[in-house]
Amino acid sequence: MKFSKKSEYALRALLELTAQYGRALLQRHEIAKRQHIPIEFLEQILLALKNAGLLASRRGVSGGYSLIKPPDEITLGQVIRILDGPLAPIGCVSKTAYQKCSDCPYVKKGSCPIQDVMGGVRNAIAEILDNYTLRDFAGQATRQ
Amino acid sequence: MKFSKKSEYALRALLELTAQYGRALLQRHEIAKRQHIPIEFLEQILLALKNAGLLASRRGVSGGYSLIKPPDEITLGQVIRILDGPLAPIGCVSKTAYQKCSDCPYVKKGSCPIQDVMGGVRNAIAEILDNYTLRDFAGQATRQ
DNA sequence: TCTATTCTAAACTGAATTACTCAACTATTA
DNA sequence: TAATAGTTGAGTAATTCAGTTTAGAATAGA
Ligand code: FES
Ligand code: FES
Repeated sequence: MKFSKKSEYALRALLELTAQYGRALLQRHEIAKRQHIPIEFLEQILLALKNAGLLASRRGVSGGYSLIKPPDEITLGQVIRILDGPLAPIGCVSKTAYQKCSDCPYVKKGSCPIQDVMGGVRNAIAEILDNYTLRDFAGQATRQ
Repeated sequence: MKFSKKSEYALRALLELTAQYGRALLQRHEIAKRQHIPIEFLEQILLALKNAGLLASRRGVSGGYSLIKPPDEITLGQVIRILDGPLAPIGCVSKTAYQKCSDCPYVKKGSCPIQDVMGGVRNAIAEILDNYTLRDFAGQATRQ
């Protein structure tokens, strides 16, 4: 039940990009240095965030990355789903990537105790992460 | 952010053992058959639960497993921690297996936004799973 | 006691995932 | 056109996952 390093690094990188929002581009090496993230690894994370539509980038001499949307329109839930997949602790309770249980004997009876409990767990997690934006998140770190 | 098959099978096996609580021993092949769990895999799960003090067993001709404690004294949180380790989504917010973050730049400043949010997530999960007992759990399945 | 039954313990395996690293490439700008 | 910076894809060592195999030890009943 852990989030991957990818998710953690993504959140830390986005903390820097949020602080920089509206200003100049931020380069990967700068993020890597400030957050102690291995630069090549950070790169694939930034790429994933870019491909998911959260970041823009520019190459060449004063290139770098920037947030493409305002920080209060990006939730931690979105970010974590990009890097780690669904938040649900079991496939049959995922709302974004539902998968029915093939071997669960309760699945046929219409009600499964595991599904019930885990549904509650998934909602509790999503409730927090889908309502927490990068602005809330960075607000704690970069309060002026 | 998924629970392993081990945890899922453990919960399903315990559902059977809870229904059987106070009666005769239940054999692994019976559990395996009723819950569609590969028997050899189930075995290591039952062993782990036994070593963790949740089950008793007897070998030989009418041997089998049984719950060693009443179902309302075993929580889903306990079970999942045995098979999957801590519930916390990141080491630095685990109460049962805390590990400090070595590379987080906020760890020195006394307050880390990731730790704050993830602490909330871990509490939300634990709040559900540590207050949900096998009796509650099985009650949904074996209501007479 | 012999034997079938059932749990115990540990090692083993193939596939997948994690956390990175490397190398070659393309775009930008001074 | 040289230096800078992002892009893409492949590679890799270590670990985890989901299970299988094998050999053994306890128990009950004949
Ligand atoms: S239906 Fe998914 S665990 Fe029962
Ligand atoms: S202290 Fe653990 S993530 Fe910052």
